[in-house]
Amino acid sequence: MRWSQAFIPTLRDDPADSEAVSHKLLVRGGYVRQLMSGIYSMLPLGQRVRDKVMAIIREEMNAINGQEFLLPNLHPREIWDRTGRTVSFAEVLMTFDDNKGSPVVLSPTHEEIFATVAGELTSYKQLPQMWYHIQTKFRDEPRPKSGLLRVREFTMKDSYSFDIDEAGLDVQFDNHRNAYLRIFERLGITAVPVAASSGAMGGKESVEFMMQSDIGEDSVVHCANCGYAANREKATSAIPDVDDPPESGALEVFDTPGVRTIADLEVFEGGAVADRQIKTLVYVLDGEFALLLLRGDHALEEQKVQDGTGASEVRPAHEEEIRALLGADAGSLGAVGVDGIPVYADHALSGRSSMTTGANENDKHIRNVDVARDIAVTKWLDLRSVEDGEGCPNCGEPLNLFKAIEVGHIFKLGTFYAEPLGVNVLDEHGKTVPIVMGSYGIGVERNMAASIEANHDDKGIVWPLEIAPFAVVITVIRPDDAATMDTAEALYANLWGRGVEVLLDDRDERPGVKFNDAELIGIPYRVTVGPRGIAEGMCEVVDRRTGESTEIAIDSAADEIAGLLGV
RNA sequence: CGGGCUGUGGCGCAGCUUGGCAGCGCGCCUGCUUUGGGAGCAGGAGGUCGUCAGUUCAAAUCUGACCAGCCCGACCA
Repeated sequence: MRWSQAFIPTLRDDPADSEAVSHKLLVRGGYVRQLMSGIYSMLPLGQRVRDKVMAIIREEMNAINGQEFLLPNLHPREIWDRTGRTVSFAEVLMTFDDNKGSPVVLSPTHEEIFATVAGELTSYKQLPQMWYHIQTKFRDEPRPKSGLLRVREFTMKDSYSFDIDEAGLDVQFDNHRNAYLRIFERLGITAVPVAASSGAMGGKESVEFMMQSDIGEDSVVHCANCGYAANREKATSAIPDVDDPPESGALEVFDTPGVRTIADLEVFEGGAVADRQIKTLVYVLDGEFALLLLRGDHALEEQKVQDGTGASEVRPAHEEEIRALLGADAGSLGAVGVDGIPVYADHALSGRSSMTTGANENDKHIRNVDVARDIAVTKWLDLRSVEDGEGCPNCGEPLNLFKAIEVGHIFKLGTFYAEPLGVNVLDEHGKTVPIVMGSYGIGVERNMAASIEANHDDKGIVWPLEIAPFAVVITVIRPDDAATMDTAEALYANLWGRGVEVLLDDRDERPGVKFNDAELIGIPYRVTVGPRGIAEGMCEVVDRRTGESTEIAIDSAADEIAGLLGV
């Protein structure tokens, strides 16, 4: 491609509405343009990279016996009703009626449709199968952000495995885990597999691939010693026990005027330190009230409420609801003597005595609470959010807490979809059994952006060679000089002849403009051809990543560059 | 959905307080000079000032409604 004829609209200034580095560079480098919130056009450079990312994914999927499909994006809503996901995906599901008045959805993912096709599987002899496609997804995210990292229309490779039993699923799951790690390596992304919550996908076990980044939206805990890693939504930790007096005295209500918070009660005369208080939260779980109890110094992890209780809709109760339910305001709540409302308590409260909590009367608290004696706990759950530096649940060493971008997610679905959709086969005993499924997702554009987050410097993008839109840019210093241009053209033709993707910067621009643009868009190798070098029979090759510059003879330039690229 | 901010040429912004010719930098076009790290001079093109309504002799500027975008939170594979 000749740059003079290419549409590469680079910008000198950062766009005003971007924060994330990858967003700024994708826009400035002429890779993408925004059409509306969370919806982007891929410009030619962006499309080239997208293609390469997809090619890598396709290769790795084919290598683990994947068969490529292309499933539709417009689905009858009825099939989503059957798996209950019209409800669990409600907020992000784009749905409307077609012209005949039939309800349809724009697909946010394809479990239902792949499972439907899998209905044609009839015998265990046909299993295992591994199917995938690379397709557009629509998710009406309430808050798109950070350029391509969180959007409403995007491309995802999603694969689905079909097995006769859990053992087969385990094999496919492992295959994917390994394939994903190879993909991320090729994309220049360091991703850690972590245990995660399955959320709205259904199923049991899931593993997310996390790339550490300050702009990430997830929090991950990781143990450098033993390798334990988990999403904070699911992570646990070892924390030291608190010493309580051996026995609680009699319950005692006492006045606490103006005390509304854990911190207030800590400094209040006759109060209690945070880890000897019980924090009582009122939540609404699928429309029903529930009390959540935590140690005073612990924070609630909402996803754990969902996972532990099976509720799909979880929200804090409103002020008025709390007052009507318990007769007091948040800050004076407690579970002592409460019945008729489910009480979910965090494990850290188990066996605790002489605790202090609210009395369900404003300005009053209760001391000497013995959890086992005084509170009717419906169910003990892990509800607590892990904090940085707490002990690893496996080895006890301090945990690291960091922010991360979710670059891939794989799920063991089990029979979550097969059962409601009736996807069964006959097993070797002639018995009808549901197929055991897995699903495995990786976002194409999100990974493009993540790769930039991980591979850039103050001048621009530093693409890994394998996904760069071009491998080489030939920067012609004086395109109006015939000898220079002829030399550049010859090198350009030679490299293309070897299958090297080359961009020829033949624009009538100052050298500085060309160098800066080449660095901004992140081409791995720049070859500078100018009259000064030609006079000595030399040209210059610069490595984008290291900045290292090498003078090479023009006569052997094509060979040397091909050698650098390994072609 | 709650809170904050912003919509003025392709990009970045000023002008709005106090209503009165729509501006600046970059980019773009033409010409000349220049050319190994974002050139100089000269000439030029390009904007229903987010939309609609209102106030006014007069609205980018004041008022209202709406729309869009960004940030924080909620939410989220």
